[in-house]
Amino acid sequence: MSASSAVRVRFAPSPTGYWHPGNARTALFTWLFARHTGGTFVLRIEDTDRARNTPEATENLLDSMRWLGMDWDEGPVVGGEYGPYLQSERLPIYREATERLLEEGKAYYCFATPEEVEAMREEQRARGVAAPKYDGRYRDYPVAEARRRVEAGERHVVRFRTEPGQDLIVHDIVRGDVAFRSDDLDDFVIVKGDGFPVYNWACVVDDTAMRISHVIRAEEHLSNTPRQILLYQAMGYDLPRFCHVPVVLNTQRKKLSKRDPGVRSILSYRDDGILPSAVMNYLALLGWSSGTEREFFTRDDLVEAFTLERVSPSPSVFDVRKLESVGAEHLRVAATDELLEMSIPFFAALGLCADPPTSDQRTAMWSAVDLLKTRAWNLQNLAESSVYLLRDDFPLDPQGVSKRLLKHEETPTALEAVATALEATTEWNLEAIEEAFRTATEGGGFHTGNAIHAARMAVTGSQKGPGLFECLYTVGRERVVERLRRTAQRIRAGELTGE
RNA sequence: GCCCCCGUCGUCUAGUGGUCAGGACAGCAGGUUUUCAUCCUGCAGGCAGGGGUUCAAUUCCCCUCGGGGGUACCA
Repeated sequence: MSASSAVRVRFAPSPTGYWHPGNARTALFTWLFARHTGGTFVLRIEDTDRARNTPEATENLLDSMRWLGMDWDEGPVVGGEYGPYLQSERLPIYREATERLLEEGKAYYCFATPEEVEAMREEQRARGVAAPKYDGRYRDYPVAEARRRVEAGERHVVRFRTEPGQDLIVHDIVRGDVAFRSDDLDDFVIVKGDGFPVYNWACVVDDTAMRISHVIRAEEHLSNTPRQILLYQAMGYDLPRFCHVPVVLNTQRKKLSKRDPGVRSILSYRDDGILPSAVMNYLALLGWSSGTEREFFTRDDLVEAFTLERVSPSPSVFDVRKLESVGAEHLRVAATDELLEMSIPFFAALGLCADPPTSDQRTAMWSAVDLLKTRAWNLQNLAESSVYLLRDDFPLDPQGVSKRLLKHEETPTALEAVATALEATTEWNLEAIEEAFRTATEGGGFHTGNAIHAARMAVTGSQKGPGLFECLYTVGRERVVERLRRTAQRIRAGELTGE
């Protein structure tokens, strides 16, 4: 593959607010395409909107991408030979390109104020003009005079001279050819009054300078593309391939936005303890399918299977329930060792272990994770349901107390019989536990089902959970026996109250 | 208003000029289980509407409707 045909793609976010699933999905498709093709993934920060950009937003973005495992080959932090990767640091590059357009008469200075332009449009609307546009009042303004005013420090913008009568075709990978006419465009601004380039201009200059081969971005930019094509042509640049991927919608079928009350940041999913591989898997399913019935993909699977040709053109709705389902699936199949490391912050936050945990705590947490990972949908939830595995003072479900511990008179005796039997087994494994348990209840004339429920309450405090014998096995003989006897005592002493 | 994109179960999607329109999530009903979850089985649910083209349209074309985006000195 020659240098000119090498795949180089970029993700070019503007750092405003936090990073939400819609942004992440577009980044993901771009990243997957780069990794699938063995190309280069560039991260470029489009911070030309000085009023809205914040440094926190950039940090949030970088953290989010790192957490999801989308690594970038060039960009902030890592650098690269086509930097700088912050548009605010590339002003001289835009200035030079703008100067060229100005010299060639393809762009011109305009001194109309924003208010003046708005009034112009307003006036056209009042006259019933179908498509109000900038009227080109500085189009033929004497160049020397314009230069003089600019040099005198007068506030101005630079506008592109749009020639009418041109057909502008966007060859789009997911949408095919999309046709626009230059007649529908006006002489749009390319450099703002503050000297910063507008998105359409910075983007064209940078994508060319950075040798971007495929411009992959959200569909909302499709309508901007004809303007960009005009700019590419004016500069004599080669066109990249374009690929406009569908946007992600909320349940009201509106575009996901940072102002959307129902939308959460990517990092909030991390804070819930959903696995990053699950979030990536779910996001990939929004607007892409493998063409098979397969829906479970690891990160590597996705890299292997992803192609732009299988990206759908239609927008999709973000469905939290499916995310949770995918999250649970990834948790179920994950290796316990791996999960343990990710779980520690969640255990620590609940006060269930020290940070860093002791060696005993690690052992206990490993067992807890191994026991509970098939029934949790995130690590937060997993940690919350493992209190009884890590501490002896766990809460008792009051309803369970009434229903499982206080209802039958024989319960304390049955618990003691079970305790004695379990204490005496030679082996401590599932089979031995179950056998000892059943022998003790059946032999003692106790109702086995009731005893099982009572033992669960005594040992875990809950009516729910994994199979009882698994719970007993994981909690450990000594603690099981202690809990059974203590609960029996407390029942007799009338210390327990249900609801 | 004008320009552009999109339209298969509630949601994510597969799909073809002739298919019983397939799967997943969610829902519902059973089963398994000592409980909950998992798991298994089953049920319900869709080609937005109207015109064409065609022997035959969910599929191709047009219109309407609906949704989205652009029309900024936001990106």
